[in-house]
Amino acid sequence: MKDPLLEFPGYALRRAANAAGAILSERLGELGLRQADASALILLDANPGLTSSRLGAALGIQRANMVPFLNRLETEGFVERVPIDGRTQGIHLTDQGRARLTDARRVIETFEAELIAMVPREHRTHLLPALLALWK
Amino acid sequence: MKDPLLEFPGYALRRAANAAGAILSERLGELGLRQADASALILLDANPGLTSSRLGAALGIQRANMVPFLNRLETEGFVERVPIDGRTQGIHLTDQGRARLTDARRVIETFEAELIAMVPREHRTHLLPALLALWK
DNA sequence: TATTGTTATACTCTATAACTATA
DNA sequence: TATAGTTATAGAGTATAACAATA
Repeated sequence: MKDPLLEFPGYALRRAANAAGAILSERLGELGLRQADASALILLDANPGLTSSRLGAALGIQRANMVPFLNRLETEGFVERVPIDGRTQGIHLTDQGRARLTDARRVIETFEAELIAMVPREHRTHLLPALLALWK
Repeated sequence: MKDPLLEFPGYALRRAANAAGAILSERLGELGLRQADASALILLDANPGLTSSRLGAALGIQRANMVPFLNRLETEGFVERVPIDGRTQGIHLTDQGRARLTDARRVIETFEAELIAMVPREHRTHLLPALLALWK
């Protein structure tokens, strides 16, 4: 069967992201985490006290969608909100959040290593810079 | 602000795919098409008479989700179902479907050219083979 | 007046289980 | 018995508009 779609980098990008995302989601799911959860934990660990808006901007999640997102992370005990002034709150990891992050890192680092190993050696070092150029 | 996520190809893959997908979706939307619609039209043009199951397998869409998908394409007059035997139908483009495909191709080819142009020259030829290795 | 956080809502995409009619 | 198509449903992700409280 002919597949003219294979010539399109944009199409391959979408399919590759979906395939990789499905694998990572399944593995993080065993930790009770979604991809965005793990990304948030990593970002908050490196930047304690980020506001919801700034965290959302970094993750590509809109303010309005950050509310139920952070509510869930707070309910599960991974983050806490600490008031900065009357309208702004800094988000901080809890001890439980840091513990779960340790597990998540193991999963992610294994996943990323497997992912890059799937790429033929001659293309391997080009993948990350090429992808970053597409959105950064 | 530190962003440790930028070291992860898997994360960059997801963000790049989302960014690129948002642009393409908006442009195809002006033609009344979604990304999967355009992919289906291209695939059906190259392979007339594909069954729903085989088309879905090629597009990475599950059988159950093909039903409302093809119903919509049929309602909009882009495809028709031609019975093969009592339980199987071949999907074919209509004249209207082929006409819309012509417009979609223009949009997609422009988009793909812009996308690849965003990648620094030294990485450019590596992107497609690297992405195909991740899901093909 | 602009910004932060919020509420409500809706649409798309994807996933699963179960049913039917037919091969 | 296996397969093609279908139905129903639920979960995730994402988008917009509008509001209150505060800077």
